[in-house]
Amino acid sequence: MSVPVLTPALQVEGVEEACEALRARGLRLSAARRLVIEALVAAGRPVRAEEIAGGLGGRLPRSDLASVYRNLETLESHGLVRHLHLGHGPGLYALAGEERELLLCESCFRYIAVEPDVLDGVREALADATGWQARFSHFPLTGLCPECG
Amino acid sequence: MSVPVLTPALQVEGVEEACEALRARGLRLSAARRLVIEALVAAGRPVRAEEIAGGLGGRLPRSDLASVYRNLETLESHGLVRHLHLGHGPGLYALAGEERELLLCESCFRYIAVEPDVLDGVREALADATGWQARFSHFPLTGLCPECG
DNA sequence: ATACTTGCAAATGATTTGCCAGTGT
DNA sequence: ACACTGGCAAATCATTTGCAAGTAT
Repeated sequence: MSVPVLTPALQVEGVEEACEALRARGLRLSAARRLVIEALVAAGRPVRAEEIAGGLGGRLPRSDLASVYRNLETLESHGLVRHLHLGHGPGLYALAGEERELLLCESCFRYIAVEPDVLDGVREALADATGWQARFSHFPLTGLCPECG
Repeated sequence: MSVPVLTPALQVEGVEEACEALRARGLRLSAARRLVIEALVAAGRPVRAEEIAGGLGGRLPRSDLASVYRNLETLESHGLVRHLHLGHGPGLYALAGEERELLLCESCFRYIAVEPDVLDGVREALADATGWQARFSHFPLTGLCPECG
């Protein structure tokens, strides 16, 4: 049981860069592992492990689901991948990169991602009231969006 | 797929009061249903469905897990029960009552519950910055607690 | 009487594990 | 070579569903 959220994230943008970072950490670059990275880059949004194994619905070769999970875990433990949760439903995976804060509406279930500085005031108010440091990039901040409020 | 979080919660404290509220809503009071209520009251904290079915480890008679889930869903849809999530792991159920805001530490995985007014400043800052209304009684606010920060 | 519930079995969805053959370095 | 990784099957965990038999009102 790891604490992937707290793993320092790398700033990874493309396939080659990610593969490079991977080898730099002494990890092997297998075909299946490269496919996971390609899928995350191609998707451009957080995706389920099953979508990766399914080759993003035909865009990429399909691969074994168990291996996908294992590779996601490996990549995550090395800071190359992160995963997050949007309410109920399966975990979602993305290449590590700039971590934006997530806001999930518990009425319409849509979510938005904002730059961290947007929530500076929130973080400050929370720290003043409770001493906690808020982080909304793994588990989103939940509430009602302006339309549903 | 319901949106239980938004169901107006009743203020239910004890077994008899809950049974009363249940009948007032035209629901039948079966033995299995009463056991669910008794388990929630006896536990005094959010519990997993399996704990209820297991009779809280011997304190109460055990019952069928599928029925427990069905009854929790029924009770929740009538505002008598609510469920929440504390990070990864199974959903937790509690009698509806005063809803306190939950703060989960993503490092040590402990959580605290605070009175809603403690977070008034946080809510205000969030509304100012994004127009969202924060709610942390179903999905907790996540971050680092003072010890882990 | 009859619509609602139960209990058991089986299905589902997400994720993990065991194992042995295959492969990256 | 040799440790690491892949693929496949099977296990696990949380939850849901089908259905015949039982029960609350």
